[in-house]
Amino acid sequence: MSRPREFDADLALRRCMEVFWTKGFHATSYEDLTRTTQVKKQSLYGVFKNKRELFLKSLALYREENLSVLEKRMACETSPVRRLEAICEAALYADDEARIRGCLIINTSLEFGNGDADINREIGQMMERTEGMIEQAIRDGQAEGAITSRLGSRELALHLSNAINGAKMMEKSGISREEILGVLRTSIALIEA
Amino acid sequence: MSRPREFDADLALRRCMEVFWTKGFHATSYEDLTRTTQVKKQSLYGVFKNKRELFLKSLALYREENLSVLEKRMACETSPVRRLEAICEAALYADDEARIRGCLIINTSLEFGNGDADINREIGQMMERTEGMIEQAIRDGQAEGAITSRLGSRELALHLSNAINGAKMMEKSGISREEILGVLRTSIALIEA
DNA sequence: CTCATACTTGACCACGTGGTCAATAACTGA
DNA sequence: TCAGTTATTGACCACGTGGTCAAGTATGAG
Repeated sequence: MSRPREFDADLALRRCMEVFWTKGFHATSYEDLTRTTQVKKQSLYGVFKNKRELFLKSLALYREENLSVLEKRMACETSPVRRLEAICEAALYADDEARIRGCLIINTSLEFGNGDADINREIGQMMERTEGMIEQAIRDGQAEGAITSRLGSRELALHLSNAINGAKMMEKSGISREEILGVLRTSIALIEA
Repeated sequence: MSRPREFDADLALRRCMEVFWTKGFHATSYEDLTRTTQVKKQSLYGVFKNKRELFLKSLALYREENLSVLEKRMACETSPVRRLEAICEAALYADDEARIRGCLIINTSLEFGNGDADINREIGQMMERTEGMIEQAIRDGQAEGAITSRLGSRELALHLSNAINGAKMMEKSGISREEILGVLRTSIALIEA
């Protein structure tokens, strides 16, 4: 019926996501996107209406991939405290290039403030779901007495989630992974019973 | 000897700082700066070489003002734990407009990553000095038994400083001040003896 | 008063931006 | 084969950017 698309839209989206991740939304130009995807502007345009839509799709892709990695990592661990440690370890990237990029969600949250409703929704989803996972692990830990019951599971979850956000920030400033992980381990150690 | 300057350079710098604070470095244009300062581009240029230098000066101004406020607030408090609380309260802005702007240092750190040496130095100074203040309060607290000695003062200081950074991030996303302060109070409660 | 000096002003510039357009090419159902 | 549909391509556009320039102007030292 019509001429078939010559490029893989999913792959192109992934490449775009990586550029946004590295440079941020405003700083990436169409030139950047066309260069790394090898897809001309108008073709990209045909699939994703404009830069903003492309970015929103990138955010969603990042979120889903990140959360699925997180879920897998947690499923491997049996003890609640180990699960919390696994979340912290998964939150921080291992290779240096990724570490300097930091977390796309955090970067975006800072870049946009709370001005953009669609962006906010995307970020909120990511936060809520990770907070939920943390809270579940904490509840389990409290049930078996490994984690303090002096404070409620939600408060403790917010405390840890906040610490992770701080760590994701620090990640970008070139501090070593071990140093940052040490801070997070302290934050975990403080909530153990 | 020569024609005197017609505008107040310090005041202009303060206004520029506020624009950078609100919009970030890249997003503020010369047009923004000339509009809010009422000083023409070339005149601003005469005092501060270019946008970048102006930004560095703005960062330094922000840092000094922030730290001096922090020091004053701490001096009012006698108990170490209260001093920690004061730091947390001072870290979060009270009026809504400032809250949405967040912290200029954090914003800058995220915007630049660790690419720019001068920027890094500026940020590092701010971080180190606040960390130092926190660590001192913690040492005092440990000495009088109000704060746990299970962990070292430096580790605890990093934990709290990291939590404050996370809070400064959250601040921008429109969450209520009380809610964020609650998280920080948890982080303090966890290190009490 | 004169003149060197530094400030002021608005016009100007090359460049990169996100986005648009029209011509062309490839494919398929009829 | 051919007509209809969609993808591709590169030229194009108006605009905003950081930065520069040259002409004019207020000041105070000599």
